[in-house]
Amino acid sequence: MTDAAPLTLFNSLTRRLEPFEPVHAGEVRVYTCGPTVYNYPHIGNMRAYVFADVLGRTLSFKGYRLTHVINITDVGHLTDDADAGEDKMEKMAAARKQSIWDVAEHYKQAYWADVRALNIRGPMNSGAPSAANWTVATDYLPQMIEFAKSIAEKHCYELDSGLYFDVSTVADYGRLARAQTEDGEGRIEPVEGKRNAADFAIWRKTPPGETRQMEWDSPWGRGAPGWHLECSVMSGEVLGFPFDIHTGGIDHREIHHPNEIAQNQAHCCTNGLDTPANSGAKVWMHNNFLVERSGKMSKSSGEFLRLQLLIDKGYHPLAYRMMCLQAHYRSELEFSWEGLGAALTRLKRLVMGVEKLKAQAVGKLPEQEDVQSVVLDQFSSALFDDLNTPRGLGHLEASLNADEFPATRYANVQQMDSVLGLNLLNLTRADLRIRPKAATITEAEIEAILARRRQARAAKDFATSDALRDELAAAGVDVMDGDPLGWDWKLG
RNA sequence: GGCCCGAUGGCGGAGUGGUGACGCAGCGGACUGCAAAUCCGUGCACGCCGGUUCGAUUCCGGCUCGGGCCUCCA
Repeated sequence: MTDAAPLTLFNSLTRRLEPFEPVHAGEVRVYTCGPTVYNYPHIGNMRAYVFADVLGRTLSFKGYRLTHVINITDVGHLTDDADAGEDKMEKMAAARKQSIWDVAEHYKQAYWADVRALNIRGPMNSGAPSAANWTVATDYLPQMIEFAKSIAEKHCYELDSGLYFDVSTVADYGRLARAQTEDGEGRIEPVEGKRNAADFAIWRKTPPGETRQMEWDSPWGRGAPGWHLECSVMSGEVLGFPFDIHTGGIDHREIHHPNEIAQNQAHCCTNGLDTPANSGAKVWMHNNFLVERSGKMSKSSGEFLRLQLLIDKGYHPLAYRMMCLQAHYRSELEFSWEGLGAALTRLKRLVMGVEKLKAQAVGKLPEQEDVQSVVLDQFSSALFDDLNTPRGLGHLEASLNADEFPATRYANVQQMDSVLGLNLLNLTRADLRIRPKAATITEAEIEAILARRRQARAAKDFATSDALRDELAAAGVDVMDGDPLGWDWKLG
């Protein structure tokens, strides 16, 4: 769409803003570390995918053909250190008394429901949505074993518990994390026999006498892959090394991604694809956390914030997307219900503004192809400046009342929303009225009371009118006479 | 103990070597029987101490406070 302004992205590898140059002209290949489907995602998890979505949409907006892969981790993710921990999937399966495969399916569907609710585009294949690009770890076991075999001799060693990667065999290990070579006073027990504290499992052997629900045969015995392996394998398999951008939460910058890079270096070296400095992806991008007063969101604390909880309280899920968009992806974002309410109000007013503009613009779409829009350029500059969505939002709002033809403004909104993904062209004010789970009164009852109130008002019986309004207020309903909607739910 | 990051108005959150976006809340106005919703307008901030500079919120150093990572985590 707009190719005048250059796209600049922050690369965690160099900790710098860099002009983006695709590996292959005209197209971009992106890999996003997806969820481990052992539990429901909380809204903090989902921030990562809103971020990856905005990145993908920005690349599309820039005119690139996009191939975007998001993985689903259904094996290998441990609750603890490489050797001692339980597999998260196995643990939850035991807790739910279900097969591990059923657990994976259940939480995968839950994750996808959130993805849809947040208007996150699915994986893309050269610009078109492609279900195939949801890569599921257990679909790639043969490839993982092949990958491990390719690096085993030069870069790995075997212990009783599994096959380990020797991080000293690759150049500049941990540069992504800016880790020190000397380990300080760690708080974890080192695994017996590991050559370096940072060495990690490539393959975890099933302990003698045990049987796991998920286990496979390998040259290193029956067992399961280490969880760093899958991302190297799937990204390389689907996108080819080197590809353009690898994204994930900022926590991955310290352990998971450095290990992935080490594997990629070993693999690429072995296969003569690149120099030892090859990291698999040229650009590594990490989104910061959603935090709340009590600190980082935690699943282990039992209760955690799910998107469904927000919806149950009457917040439209896109209000949460709005909340994410209001902050830069590299900044921590403070969650509060007040903040979410603010985002919902902002979204509501924006939707109303677009509805109004749409009415003005309808049937007048042709004549402004040649108009160079200042606001659209400003918007582009903001987004191309390392995805500055907070600034972009401001330009979007300004564009509603810009000194331009309605049809031009409407076309611009369409462009901008293709990047921000708030679904502004289809969303209506009424869509944002979400019935809280705790509501007891029905919509029909509300309408009936409102009808009686209209009669009372027509008769200038304001005592009755106000009493009915109080009745509705007590039932969690706000009456809004001057508003086309007429009423709305109070937020829970 | 080691590494790293942050500190902007009531809240959230951009940005900048020289008038400090934007949103929500607040306040004023329009509308309303009164409210609410909506629309218009508007007040309020750069943690502390030094340094560099004609000039610092922005650059440098120190301090204080807060947070993250070093263990699974978006």
